[in-house]
Amino acid sequence: MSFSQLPIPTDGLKRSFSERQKFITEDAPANMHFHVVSGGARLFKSLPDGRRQIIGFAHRGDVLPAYPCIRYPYSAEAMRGMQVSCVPAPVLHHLHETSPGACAASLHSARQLLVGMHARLLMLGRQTARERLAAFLLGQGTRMGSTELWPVDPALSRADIADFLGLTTETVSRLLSTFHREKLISRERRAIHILDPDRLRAIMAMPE
Amino acid sequence: MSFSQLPIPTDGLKRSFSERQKFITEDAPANMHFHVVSGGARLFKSLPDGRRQIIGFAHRGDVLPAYPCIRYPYSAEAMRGMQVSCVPAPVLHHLHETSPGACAASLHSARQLLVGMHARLLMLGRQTARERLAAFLLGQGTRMGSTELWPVDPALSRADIADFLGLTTETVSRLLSTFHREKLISRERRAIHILDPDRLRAIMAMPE
DNA sequence: CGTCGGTTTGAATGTTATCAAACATGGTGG
DNA sequence: CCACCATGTTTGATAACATTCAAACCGACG
Repeated sequence: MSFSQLPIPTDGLKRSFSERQKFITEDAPANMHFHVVSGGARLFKSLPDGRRQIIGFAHRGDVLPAYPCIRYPYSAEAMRGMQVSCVPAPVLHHLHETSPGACAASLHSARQLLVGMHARLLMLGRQTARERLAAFLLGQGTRMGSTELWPVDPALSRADIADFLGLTTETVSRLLSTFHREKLISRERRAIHILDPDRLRAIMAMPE
Repeated sequence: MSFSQLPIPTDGLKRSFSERQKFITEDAPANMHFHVVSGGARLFKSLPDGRRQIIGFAHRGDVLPAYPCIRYPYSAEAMRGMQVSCVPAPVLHHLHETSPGACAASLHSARQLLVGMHARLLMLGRQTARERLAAFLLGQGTRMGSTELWPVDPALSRADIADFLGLTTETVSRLLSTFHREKLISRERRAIHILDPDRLRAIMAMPE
């Protein structure tokens, strides 16, 4: 879920947000890119009746692009204390025009994101709750270039996981209990530890 | 669902595909971009047990990028007779390096696609079958910059619509019948005509 | 110690999938 | 031209999965 990582001059206006503070509102005029200096954010879209879908998470180093639209296509909210450096749209635009490397880097990361989106379309459209959660846990627990297993970020609430996977918190909670009973994971308060990645991988795409 | 539209020299190797012919296979080594000259294609991902999710459709002028991966992230199949011009990955890469405009154009369309993907995540994750189909029909029936209503492309089978929306053909068929009964659409063989776009728009995001 | 937000668990409901059959449609060859 | 077949679509009955509603539980914090 990593967003574009650019060699942007970190000299833009710095701003800080507190936990749960919303700093991008869907459909608001988009004229600023945000470069995450510290902390993390959840990006999401909502429907008029409150249903919410998390589009992705942004971490340190990621850039939340203003996109080629007049308005932001999603909302963003700090998951904890957070610092960003603001890059006005024209600045990044100018950087892209003058430095071919910068434009290529942006293109690369945009395409990287697209590939991830494809996988998520398949997940949301065609996989069962059980498969989605298994895939999510593995995605969170394994970092590229390391066989080590990390616990899932405790800053993620059940509601976050549910809104990311297109499920309800109850379903997520039930499935976590099932996984626990099957000794696939262990839980200590919010943090989740993966115990049996191989069996999780098997669940991920198998018709049970 | 429009893919990147680039001013690419159309002098690459031309290839023709017949209806249903598969010309990109997921996970196959990716070294070629395809520029659609005529016809159309469906792009999709599949699970080992045959479940399929359509990622998007490509029409005349679109470019199916090889992406920044070693392997294609999806499969592609001609929806009818089709002609493409093949652009080797290094050629486009070189074009991006030498012409900043080309790189910017690719970036722009990649981001455009991303914005579309966000909307589809929300749809697949959080909307009901009824809402998805209404949104799909409107998306197909209205072209930007025109109030005119087009019939839905008859080349799209019920299975295509279902695989795009993350539903089954039976559910799609049932809903189309319902919409027909409600006088929202009319059907003549495969083609679907929109009769009441306003009411469809209301269905799109309203909790019934 | 009591309250509050978040999590877990339970029972009932509902939406969509699955299975199965009838029904169109389009193409082919007699 | 029509009968026939293959393929795709519609409709129905049933079942499965996930949601909804509701209550108990737990931990953090004042």
